[in-house]
Amino acid sequence: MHNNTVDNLIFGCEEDTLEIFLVKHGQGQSRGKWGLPGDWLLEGESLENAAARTLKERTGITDVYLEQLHTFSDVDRYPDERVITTAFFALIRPESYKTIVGETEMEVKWFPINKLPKLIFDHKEIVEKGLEKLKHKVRHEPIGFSLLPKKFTLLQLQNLYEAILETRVDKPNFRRKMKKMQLLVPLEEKQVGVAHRAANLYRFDEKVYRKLKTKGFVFEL
Amino acid sequence: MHNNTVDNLIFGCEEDTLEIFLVKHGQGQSRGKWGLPGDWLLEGESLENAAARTLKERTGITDVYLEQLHTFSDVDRYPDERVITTAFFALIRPESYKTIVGETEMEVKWFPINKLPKLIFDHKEIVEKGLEKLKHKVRHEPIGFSLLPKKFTLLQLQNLYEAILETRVDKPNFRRKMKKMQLLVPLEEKQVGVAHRAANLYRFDEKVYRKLKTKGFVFEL
DNA sequence: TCAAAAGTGTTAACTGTACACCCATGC
DNA sequence: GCATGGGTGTACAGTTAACACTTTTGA
Repeated sequence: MHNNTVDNLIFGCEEDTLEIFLVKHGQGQSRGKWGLPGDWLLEGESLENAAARTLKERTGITDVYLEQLHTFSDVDRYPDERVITTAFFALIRPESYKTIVGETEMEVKWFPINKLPKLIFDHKEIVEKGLEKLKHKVRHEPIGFSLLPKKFTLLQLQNLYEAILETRVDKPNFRRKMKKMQLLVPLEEKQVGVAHRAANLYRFDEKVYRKLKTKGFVFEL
Repeated sequence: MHNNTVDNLIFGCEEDTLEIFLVKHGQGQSRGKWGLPGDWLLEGESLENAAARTLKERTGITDVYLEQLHTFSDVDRYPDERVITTAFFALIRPESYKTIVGETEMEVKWFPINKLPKLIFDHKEIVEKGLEKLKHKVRHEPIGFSLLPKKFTLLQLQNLYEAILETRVDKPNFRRKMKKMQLLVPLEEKQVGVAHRAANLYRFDEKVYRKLKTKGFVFEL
């Protein structure tokens, strides 16, 4: 018999920076230290349920891309007793940032991915595993869109990819590639309040993607 | 507090056919039914340890590609009590087939992937998830080699890919692509006893792959 | 007018794909 | 000789990568 928990690795994107959501523990021996938001697995729920419940309790967010990442089970990963944790990763839009209602007894904060504080237990390892998966997945599936606002410009999209993959890409070629996939719907709407030519806004077309996928289409880069 | 188990999804390849290794349960309410070889997680071991231990106990095999697949936690996936299982997947070579020492009270057998018997619990779901992962992984990482004998011909390799991906590929183009990656070492050795021109044998060069990977090389198809 | 980013066009190099073909071997 | 698979060559189409260029806008 063992103790099982879930931990959520929540990615967000603000100002072309990839960020993750952390909570500062308010009690126990990890008091005052930052870690991933997590909770115990309850009797009547699956790990997936528990992850979604935890996300909702801690942030108020309900409708997101949430996927199982890995189960961490080293015998001594947790002090004193043995705890097995299943990590999930979630991608959320900037619009959701403001919906977050802080916990009563926990401080919560977004951290840029390259400015993380020291984390409790093996949470650093979890973050690294998640980052690796994100980098891989973002190239082979159109999940990057889940980190952007519903309406976005091609440059925002490009910046996001550059932030996640830590590379630079050629603007004209990137635009062409994206447009050719037919997954972006150009909106009758432009950026406002920018000190340069306003860019067209686009949205991701989930339906078209699902349709293409059944025909064997695979998203790449 | 919950019960945790591991289940191993063991892939093999015999005569151009992808197969998985199953055991027939000898006791309990699942007696007489086929399922994945698994066991309880013990106190002093990680899930990875448990999976390797189970593999060794059931087949005698120790040195294989073994990776965590997914953790299955539906509340009613197991009859009577709640059991959470973490599935692993393993790829083994034909040479290892003969090392398998049957259990005293369990019948064991390899099944071609498209001729599986009815499986206990949610093991069918586990197999499907594993197959999906195998199909994906085999295209993006050179793990297919782990299913072949140490020395293999290019046609064997091609047949393997065709079996896993359920497609046909052009022979000349496949050969060229593989050779260009520099991951195959041609051996001073040929097939024997075949009723046609003997093919050259190759082995996979793990070292070169690791070296190339650090330089940003990514295996594709 | 300038800076900043939007957006278009044009090349050359490289890859993927299809298919024609010759080679070696056992029966 | 013929069936079977080993193995090479080639040529076109399509894609990628690099970069020069014009356009629009607010300050």
